[in-house]
Amino acid sequence: MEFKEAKNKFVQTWGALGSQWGINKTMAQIHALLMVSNDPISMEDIMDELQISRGNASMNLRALMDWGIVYKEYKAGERREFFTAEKDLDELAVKIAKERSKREIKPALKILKEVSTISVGTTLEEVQFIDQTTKLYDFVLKADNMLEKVTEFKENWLGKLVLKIMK
Amino acid sequence: MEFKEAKNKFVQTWGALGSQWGINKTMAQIHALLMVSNDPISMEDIMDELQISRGNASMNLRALMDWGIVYKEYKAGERREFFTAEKDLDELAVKIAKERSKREIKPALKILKEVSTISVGTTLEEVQFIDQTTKLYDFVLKADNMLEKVTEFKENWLGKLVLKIMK
DNA sequence: AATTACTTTCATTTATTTTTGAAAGTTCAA
DNA sequence: TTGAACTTTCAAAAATAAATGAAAGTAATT
Repeated sequence: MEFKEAKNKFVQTWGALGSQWGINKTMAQIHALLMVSNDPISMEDIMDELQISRGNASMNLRALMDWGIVYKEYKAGERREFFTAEKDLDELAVKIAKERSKREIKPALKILKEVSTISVGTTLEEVQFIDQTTKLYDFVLKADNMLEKVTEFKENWLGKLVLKIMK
Repeated sequence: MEFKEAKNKFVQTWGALGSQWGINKTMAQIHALLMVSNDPISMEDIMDELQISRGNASMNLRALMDWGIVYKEYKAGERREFFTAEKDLDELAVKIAKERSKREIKPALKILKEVSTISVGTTLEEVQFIDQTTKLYDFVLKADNMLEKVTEFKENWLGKLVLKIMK
């Protein structure tokens, strides 16, 4: 396998993976492309390499920047904007974890709390509902707290965590 | 908020959450419905409660069983099939983690290994590619191993893990 | 203040995913 | 072996999500 082929395979795979994760294909592909490029890339080049339209590139770059995992860069004497990806993997994981917690876990917790604290009668069905949603709330809350703790390690948290768990 | 409303809210929310996670809405809703029901439910009742077609119910129940988080049950003297969800949350999390590892992480690792071990020239671009994909491979491998370790704790792994990390 | 070099927006189109429902399949009982 | 009770399959339809591209926007340059 030669370089160009490998790069393409990587970008394609990352894109396919993204869609399994609720992130759209193009967004994941752009990210992949930036991840393996040493230099900042212009929008034109991204469009070119991924064969996508200007609008598509613009919107997905914006989304990646909203996630805080891609940055704009300006080059002296260039009017165009260039883009780079967060390449530090610990940092990347922390940002993704935080964003997902904010967007998905926190709202879910809110609903779980709401529905698990209603006052109900004594039918088996109702009691079971409260019981199960309460357990779910506790579980998700614990998981979210853990995520927060983990991201506080700041540096090489994954490595440290693996060590802790192994022991 | 009364019981029926709460139950509905829970099912809807879980469904919406599912779609952010690459699981389809109906699948997540069926799972939610089964999660908070003490008794096994027939396909007819699921169709009824979620207002979905027979085909849809059948296919998504099958998918949930493939994930190993919903089971078929037979009632004596009943020809119909009934369904229940895995209600133990530790068990549920372990099953989901294992399935996702198998479906997503393992294939990604395979590709990462492939592309990170090609032999290339010495251009900065090529060296950077190998470097970054190798790091990615190591990171994902470590994360996957951690997931495996965690699921080996068997019981109340999340609780134990939280304790370990807090210290 | 007009032109050039770019980026963003968004209505429309295109592609993808999900759902439907009827036909085919299965299983049991008479 | 026929029919009743149920489940699965799958082609077509519907719903949803993503991509396009041209017009509008922005900002630097002449």
